[in-house]
Amino acid sequence: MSPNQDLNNSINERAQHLLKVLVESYISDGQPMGSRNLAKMSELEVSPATVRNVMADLEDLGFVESPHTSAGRIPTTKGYRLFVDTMLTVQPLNSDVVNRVSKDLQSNLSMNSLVESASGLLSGLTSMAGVVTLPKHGRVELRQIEFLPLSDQRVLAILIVNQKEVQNRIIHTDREYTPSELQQAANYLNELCAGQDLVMARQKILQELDHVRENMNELMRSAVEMGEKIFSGTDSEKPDYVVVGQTNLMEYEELSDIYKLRGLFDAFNQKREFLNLLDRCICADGIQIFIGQESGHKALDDCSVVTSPYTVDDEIMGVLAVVGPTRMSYERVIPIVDLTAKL
Amino acid sequence: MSPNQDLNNSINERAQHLLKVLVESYISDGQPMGSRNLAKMSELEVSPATVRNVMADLEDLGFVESPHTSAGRIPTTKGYRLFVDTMLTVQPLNSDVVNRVSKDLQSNLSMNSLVESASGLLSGLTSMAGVVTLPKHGRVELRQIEFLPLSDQRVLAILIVNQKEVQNRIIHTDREYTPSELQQAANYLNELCAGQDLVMARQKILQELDHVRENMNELMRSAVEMGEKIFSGTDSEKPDYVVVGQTNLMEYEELSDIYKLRGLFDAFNQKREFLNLLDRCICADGIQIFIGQESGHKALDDCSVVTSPYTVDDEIMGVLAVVGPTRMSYERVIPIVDLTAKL
DNA sequence: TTTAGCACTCTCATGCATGGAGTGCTAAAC
DNA sequence: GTTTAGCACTCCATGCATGAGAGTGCTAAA
Repeated sequence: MSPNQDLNNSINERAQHLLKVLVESYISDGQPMGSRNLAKMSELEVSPATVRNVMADLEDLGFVESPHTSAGRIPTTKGYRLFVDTMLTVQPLNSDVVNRVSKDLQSNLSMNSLVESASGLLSGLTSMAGVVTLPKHGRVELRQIEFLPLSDQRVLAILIVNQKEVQNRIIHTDREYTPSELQQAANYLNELCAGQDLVMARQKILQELDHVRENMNELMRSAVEMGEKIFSGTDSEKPDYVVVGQTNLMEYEELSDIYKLRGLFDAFNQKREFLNLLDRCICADGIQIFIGQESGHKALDDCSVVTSPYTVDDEIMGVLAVVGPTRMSYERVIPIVDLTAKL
Repeated sequence: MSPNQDLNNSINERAQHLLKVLVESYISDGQPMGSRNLAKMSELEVSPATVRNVMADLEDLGFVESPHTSAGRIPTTKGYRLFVDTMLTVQPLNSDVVNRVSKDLQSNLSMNSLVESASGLLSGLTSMAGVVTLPKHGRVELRQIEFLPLSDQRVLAILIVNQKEVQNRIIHTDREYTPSELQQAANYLNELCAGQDLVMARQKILQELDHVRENMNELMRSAVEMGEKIFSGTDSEKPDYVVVGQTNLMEYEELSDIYKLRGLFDAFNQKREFLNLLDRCICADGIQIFIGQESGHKALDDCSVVTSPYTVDDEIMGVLAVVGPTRMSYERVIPIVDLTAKL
């Protein structure tokens, strides 16, 4: 019983090794691999016939399949999964790459350009598509609010949120205000709302509007009204993620079907499905990998997605991802995603 | 001599009519057209043989060509050009469309979303790619500059330029400044630079920095230094245009070659070439049409581009364009571009 | 000037034969 | 019991010939 424990459903060491060689070969050239070649490449001293037997077993277990009767084997989703989970030998990163990444990322000041260049890096280094979600504004804390008078009864409102970020809104008022009036209004609103979430702040303002409609002085009323105007447009704009290098995906034969490609690109543009997927990864601890249909989205059936959340100041801010064909070089992609996420 | 004036290099009415029918047919189904069909469709009472003679003439003149010996004729660039210039019967727009466009465009407040939805409209209505350039900041006039203190020796600089627009920059300073210090610095810079072009303002500041290094008080020096920091990053960010509906282009057979498509998409992404083309249109008066190679850019060889500048408050702000295959339905696209530009 | 007729050309789809690559199975060897 | 060699079989890609279809160009007649 001891030597054939592999007959049940686990697979023995030799079979694993063969699967590993098969996957690696298929990743590098995209061709199904026959028993003869595999026997040679594996550096096990076995004959092609033996390999055939092993492959037949692996096929029964669902790790490999053949595109047609006499065309070697290719890994299935399940095969990739096993490969990724148990026999991946992650390549250490070239130090040039590390330097380049850290240099590129450190030179960015604003959040937006940081996300942009991270996405560009992922795409550039992997020759696939790089995706980075913008920081989630789940909890947008208002720190400060300022007004600047413009001409024509317009006032520029400046919101400083979450320590760093700045948002501008231009609002139209019913009359011109002097700088000092605006200063007072700002003080009032700051007192009312500072340190709160934007949504909360808005509610508070609406309350206030109801509450003191009659018995407040005119200036305060103006202030509250302005506040209302400012916050009403709050959650309309959601630029959610940045994709760079979509066109790289056109290079891969398995995606060169124009319809698949179109589906994929449309998915990127519409964002909904894809965002859904990425959202699910934000709570995951480290790198996550979706192979083929595992993602559950049709457009991604022939793709794999490698994702990792990233943090700023120890707080999870968003997710970055690389999208490529299922036969991407996982051992190369994974450390790249990992590194970029850490910086 | 009178009846055969067409023998030289002009073409007579019948030939024009045949060309028109040919182009229209080719636009609608993309198939080369043979003499037999053309004779029937033209509703001229002539035989296929006669049509053949005419086509031979047109081919000599370079208006049509055949893909191969026995495969009907298709229009050349020159043929499209003649068609567009002299025999286009522009379709009046369905009033539903007009309503939709004006409604969609009027509901936008910010410039950015306006551009976005215009681009979306173009793409949606034509089933091709819609492109709209963002307003040119050729002359960026600084109106006002304000500082807000943040924590950690950081200061938020707010530039108000060109009446409406607001730009933020965060700068790091060598020490903390009090609000009133910042106020003074702002006043000083405003006095120095207000009303000037950003580039000019920067030069002025550099001058000032040299000029009064020793004999100015510490606050002024700080102010000038901050100014320098602000303006040094001035022209780095250029979001130049918005493309919507790239993926629509995948539907057209003549572009379905993956390499052409890739070239096209890359051209959109890199923006350089394409922006070049659009820039040339901004001074043109009305609609301009580039057919095939006329654009002078390789990626666009199999495409036509219909462009029109648009104005806001009687000032030319940018260009909008539709990009599609050369056999696009010009009579439909042209009025759509025209209308959108006018609104 | 226009037309009919005919020979010719080119493409495209189809069928057919061939060789290569690879498998599954069986029986023999270890 | 495991591994191996051998063999028949399947599938695919390729090359080649073939015929149909579409369309042209040319010539001679109307």
